[in-house]
Amino acid sequence: MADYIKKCPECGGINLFWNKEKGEVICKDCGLVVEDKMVDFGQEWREFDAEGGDKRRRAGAPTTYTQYDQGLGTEVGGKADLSKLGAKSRNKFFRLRKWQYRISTAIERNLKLALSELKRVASYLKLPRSVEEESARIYTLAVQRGLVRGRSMESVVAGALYAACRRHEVPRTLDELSEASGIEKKEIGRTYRFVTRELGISILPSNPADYIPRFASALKISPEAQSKSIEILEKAQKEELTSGRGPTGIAAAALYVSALLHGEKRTQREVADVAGVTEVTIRNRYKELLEELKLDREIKKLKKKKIIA
DNA sequence: AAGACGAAAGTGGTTGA
DNA sequence: TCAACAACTTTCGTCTT
Repeated sequence: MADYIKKCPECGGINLFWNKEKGEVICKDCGLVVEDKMVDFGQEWREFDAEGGDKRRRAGAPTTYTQYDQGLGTEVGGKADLSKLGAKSRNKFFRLRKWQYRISTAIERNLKLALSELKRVASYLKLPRSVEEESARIYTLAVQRGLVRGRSMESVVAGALYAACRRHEVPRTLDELSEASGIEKKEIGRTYRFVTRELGISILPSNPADYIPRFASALKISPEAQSKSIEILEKAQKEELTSGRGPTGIAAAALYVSALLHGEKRTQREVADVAGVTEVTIRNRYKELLEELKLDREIKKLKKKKIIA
């Protein structure tokens, strides 16, 4: 893997903290998420179309242990030096190889292909290994149950990854998954729901607070304001403002308010872009937060003190 | 001129008959 | 299977800074 960033590019601090669970490197001084999707393995990640993709894709993820046969498979004739074999053994060798080809079932071939795609997407999103393993497991189960039939392999891979992210509380938005995999958002959502239902995988509704660190760092919001936004989220959950709403919208609104309260104002548009929702949604959540949590008083106070505009 | 606000109409998904 | 429904988006006009 390429050399790691030793200093925070933002504040120059060396107090970097690697949160392996969430696949993020965080600067403890300024709160910036330093290494989030900042890898470049110098390979061609783009998919050109469903057909050409398999041929043009140059490589899977650099290294990983998630292999289709758990690394236990045998490939006949990988490195054998054929010239050293007599005619008889050579025949035997070819027969064996042909045989092996026949018994490698559709499932195995599918898995081999799918897992390399999975690794590619996972590494693009910098997902931790645990999530990658989990999604590989989910995908394998899906194939064994014949759930891939009628769906594109790539979309099931994306769905499995999304499910694994949710289970491990390392949320990535559908938009991010979509960008990384080249599959449409709704398609991912659909296969995700289908696969989890068919496999009986229960997923907790994702927690808005899980999105805060990434959104905040993208917006360069101070750690203090971040904690504030998490407080706000907790209160909001008590008031039952969160159920039924999109978690990203709520996280975005909480972040918007706390930035405001800390004199680090960001425009609704900026926050909306990072969170992948519209300004309107932020406004609606924001309004609810003000009403229910009596935050408007705090804002008025700050206005008097001229801390904020 | 840019940002915030809100109304109105449209979209995609869920739910319940 | 269809219609009602809630959440969210898009679009657009108005107000504020």
